[in-house]
Amino acid sequence: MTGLREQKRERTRRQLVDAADRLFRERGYAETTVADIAAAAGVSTRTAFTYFATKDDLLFPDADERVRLAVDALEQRAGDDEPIPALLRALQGADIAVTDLIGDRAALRVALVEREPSVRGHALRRLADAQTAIGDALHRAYPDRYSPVQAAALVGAFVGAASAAAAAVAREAEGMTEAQRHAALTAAVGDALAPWTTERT
Amino acid sequence: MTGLREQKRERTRRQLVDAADRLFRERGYAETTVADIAAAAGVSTRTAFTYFATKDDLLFPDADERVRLAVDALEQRAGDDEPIPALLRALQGADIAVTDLIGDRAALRVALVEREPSVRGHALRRLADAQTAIGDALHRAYPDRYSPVQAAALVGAFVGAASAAAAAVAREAEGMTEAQRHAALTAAVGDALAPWTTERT
DNA sequence: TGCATTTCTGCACCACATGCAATTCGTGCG
DNA sequence: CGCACGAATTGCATGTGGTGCAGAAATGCA
Repeated sequence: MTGLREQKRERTRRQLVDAADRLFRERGYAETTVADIAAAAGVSTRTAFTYFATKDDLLFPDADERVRLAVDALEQRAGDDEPIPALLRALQGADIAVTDLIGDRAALRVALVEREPSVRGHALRRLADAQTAIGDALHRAYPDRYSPVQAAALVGAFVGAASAAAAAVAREAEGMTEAQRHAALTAAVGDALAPWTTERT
Repeated sequence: MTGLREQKRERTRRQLVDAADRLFRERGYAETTVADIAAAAGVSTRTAFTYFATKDDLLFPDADERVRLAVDALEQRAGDDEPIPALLRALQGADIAVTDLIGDRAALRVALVEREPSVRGHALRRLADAQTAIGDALHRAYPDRYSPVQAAALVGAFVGAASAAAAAVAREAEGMTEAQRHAALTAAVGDALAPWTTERT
């Protein structure tokens, strides 16, 4: 029962995101005003702000969805698995912000996260929020193994290692294919987390 | 040879920070304008912006200094020590942003980091910058033991664990003394990093 | 078609932030 | 001591992000 209203809403939302994406590429982020984006999407400036609360939000249209997926995945794994692999799998589905290296949109995001302070702050905020959400989920999934503080610390270590590695990989891997990047990232994270899963060589 | 000019500059800088601190407490962050702070410090609004580029900066007047100290400490330790304890000591001197739990100013900062999105982004940005700076320093200090990616991942894990633990401790430890908080924080971080330093129990 | 409700829009408004030119103020020199 | 140079301060204009509000338009429903 998708009403006309709902369809239209989804349509203008996409138009806004697409217009923002295009204009950011053409003119740069700082040089593009929200009014420009709204005009390009055929909508008033005021309306653009009802769809996306801030200019930065136009760059992260679907982040909440991803975190929710990761938390769900982690909670389903629950007890029938070791926590670290479960985390790995959960986070693979939730590569937000710095960790997100796939697709064209992501490339633009990564570039802007480095250049624009406001976007950088926005992305880091999302990452931190995701981190605490996943930490809580981990504690709920393995209540007797991890206290809230321990869970938070473990997820913090994991996310910290992952995003640091992702940033380093992104910096040094200009011409790589998507698959190669993913492999390098996974290898680096696995390497950093080796002490948790295996014996030190 | 501290000229009158230098003295005055340092004095108004302090007045700005103090006025901001006081007004933020009295009226709240969002309700205080930079113009208010400037007026309270006896200076024009325009001048306030030459001392601090953004409103958020008024809350973190000395962060750069701390990072520099931590990097220096890490580089001096260089080869004559194990990296993890060196990191621990270096980071103890550089408890920025979320990790910073000591003193009145810090309490205000922690509260605002949780409440105000803009401040939150600002603090996280500083933390991330510090993280990469320390990662680079670690790689330079132990070149054959850690590649740039490995160093970044290790520091990322460390900082991630530390700030996650700090946030959890701050959340749950309302009536603790400063010493108790420090102990709880150190214990949590040590616990999270145990796999790197000792055998798993 | 006609009514109720949601959505869009224009308008006024405020605060953050920056650039520029005029002015004031500290500093060093003759 | 006074003067000239450079640095800091200031006011002013401007642009942009973001919000509240009230009326107009579009949509769902009978």
